[in-house]
Amino acid sequence: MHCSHLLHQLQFCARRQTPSHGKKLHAHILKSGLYQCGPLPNTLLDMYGKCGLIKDALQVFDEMPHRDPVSWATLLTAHNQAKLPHRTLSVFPNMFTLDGLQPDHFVLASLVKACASLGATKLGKQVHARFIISPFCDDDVVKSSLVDMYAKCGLLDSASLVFESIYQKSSVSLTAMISGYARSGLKSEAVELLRGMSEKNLFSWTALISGLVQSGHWVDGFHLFIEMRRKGVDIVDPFSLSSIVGASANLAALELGKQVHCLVLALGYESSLFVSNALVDMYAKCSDVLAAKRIFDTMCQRDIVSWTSIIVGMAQHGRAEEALSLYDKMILAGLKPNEVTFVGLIYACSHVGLVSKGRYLFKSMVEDYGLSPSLQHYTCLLDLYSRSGHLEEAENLLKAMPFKPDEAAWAALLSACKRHGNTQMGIRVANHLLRLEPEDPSTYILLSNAYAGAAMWENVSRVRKRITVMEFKKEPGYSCVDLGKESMVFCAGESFDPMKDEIFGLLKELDAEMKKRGYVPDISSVLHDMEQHEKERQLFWHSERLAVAYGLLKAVPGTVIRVVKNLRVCGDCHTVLKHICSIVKREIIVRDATRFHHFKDGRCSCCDFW
DNA sequence: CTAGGGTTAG
Repeated sequence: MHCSHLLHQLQFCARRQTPSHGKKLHAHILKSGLYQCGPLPNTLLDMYGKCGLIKDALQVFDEMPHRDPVSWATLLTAHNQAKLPHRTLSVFPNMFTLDGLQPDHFVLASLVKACASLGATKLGKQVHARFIISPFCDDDVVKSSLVDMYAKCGLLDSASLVFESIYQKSSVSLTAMISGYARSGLKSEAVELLRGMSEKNLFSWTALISGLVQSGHWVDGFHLFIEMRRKGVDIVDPFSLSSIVGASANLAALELGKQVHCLVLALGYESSLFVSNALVDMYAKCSDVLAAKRIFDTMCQRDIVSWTSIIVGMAQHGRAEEALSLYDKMILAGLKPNEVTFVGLIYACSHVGLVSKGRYLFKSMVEDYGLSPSLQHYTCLLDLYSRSGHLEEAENLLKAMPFKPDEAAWAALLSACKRHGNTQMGIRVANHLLRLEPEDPSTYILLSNAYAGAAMWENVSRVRKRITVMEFKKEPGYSCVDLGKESMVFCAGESFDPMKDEIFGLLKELDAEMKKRGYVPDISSVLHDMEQHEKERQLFWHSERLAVAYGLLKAVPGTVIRVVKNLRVCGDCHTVLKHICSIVKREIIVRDATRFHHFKDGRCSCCDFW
């Protein structure tokens, strides 16, 4: 075989990622003595790198007779490709110490890319400085990678400065800049750049859509996705689809999510790991956790994200046993859990009060898997101790943990003190909390109730003064009920809805039946200072009740009522919904700001902890 | 012969 023919064969293997054929070629090259032939060693190195065989790549590199800057660039790219950016940066200095070579623009671009994926701002700036004083300082490819690096590090000003210096703005540099703007939430800047592109491609559209979705502009992401479809852009890879599935998950819009799922099937991407992982998460977040499980079960390959998604989904829906048994299956399948998996697991334990299991998992995370717990892990564990009445252990953990506990952590303990009747600790915790100058109005309700319980009236009035200020800051509550073809949003308070009278009538009727069953309104969560009956009136018009009533009036009989609320469900509404589900014999699912509530047969999946 | 941009879980 000829040298140039072998070269083409190797390049083909690299593109197709078929290392088995590549290895045969390698053997052939060694046998035929063509190893010294021009670019063959570098191409061989590149083939192993592109096929993800970093060890073989390193071996070829070490045994190379002559190494030139191309060899080094190829080796560094191989490390980037293998997701070892740290190694890229640590191997680089050997280029002069071993071979006395200076980096060229190919090497510089690889270094910048490594800095970008590590978020290494300081090193990135050093590489930038090297680039400026190098003979390649006009190279647009390196500049594109610098734009991307600065954008990923959150330094948008630096990114756009480099971007402006690019003479011929290629679609790659434009895409890097669009992605940077979109991810930082600079919507109009990102959209304008795309609009100005003469040849928009799938990459640039995807950069914009996924960036908007990542920065929380889910509806805008959808509009642009629809526009991209209308423009007839061929969706030849799964990237934009996984983003848009994620957008439906965050919008908690089940019907929309189902439509996106249909599109995924129509375009033939159901076997893409990224897409099916996103679908599992979407169904769980859209309150249909059984559909999430069905997707999970039918996946032909599963990675740690798939397992974690379903574990977290089960945990959020109060299905702790299923979450924990899925974890056992995951370990049997040979997967290694990560930080996110443990958040889901400890969260699952706190739902059902599995204290020793939670404590064991926390320990196992550190000792068996070498992971370091974050504030979130401590908060979950704290929540578990508090809810289950292990107040001393909770307070000790709060003091001993290596993070400064935040408002939510203290508030969780305070509400547990109230629930378990520990007034003394309650006061201690309340004093800590008050010094933090809380931001959340519901924290003040907790504080006020704690001080009132201990008859500390001076403190009560101090807290109530702050509440008056808070009232203006409080985000208005709203709930959305999903009826399949339509959905309806309700705000708290008396509405001007055309169905108002019917909704009022139904709620009044249900109220009478509930009172017969022993329901007494719990007004302790009403912020405003007013008379008892006025407070009860306020509760009566909470948005989740209006949404549920509307659902009962309009939804197909026997179907599940699905409601999404922006704030947390208050204690009284929680009691009311438990009554309603058993009176009307319907399942009601409410997704609130923190978790899911499945109301069925007079009970809730959250076990009344939320 | 070698380099740059877009996807999933808390």
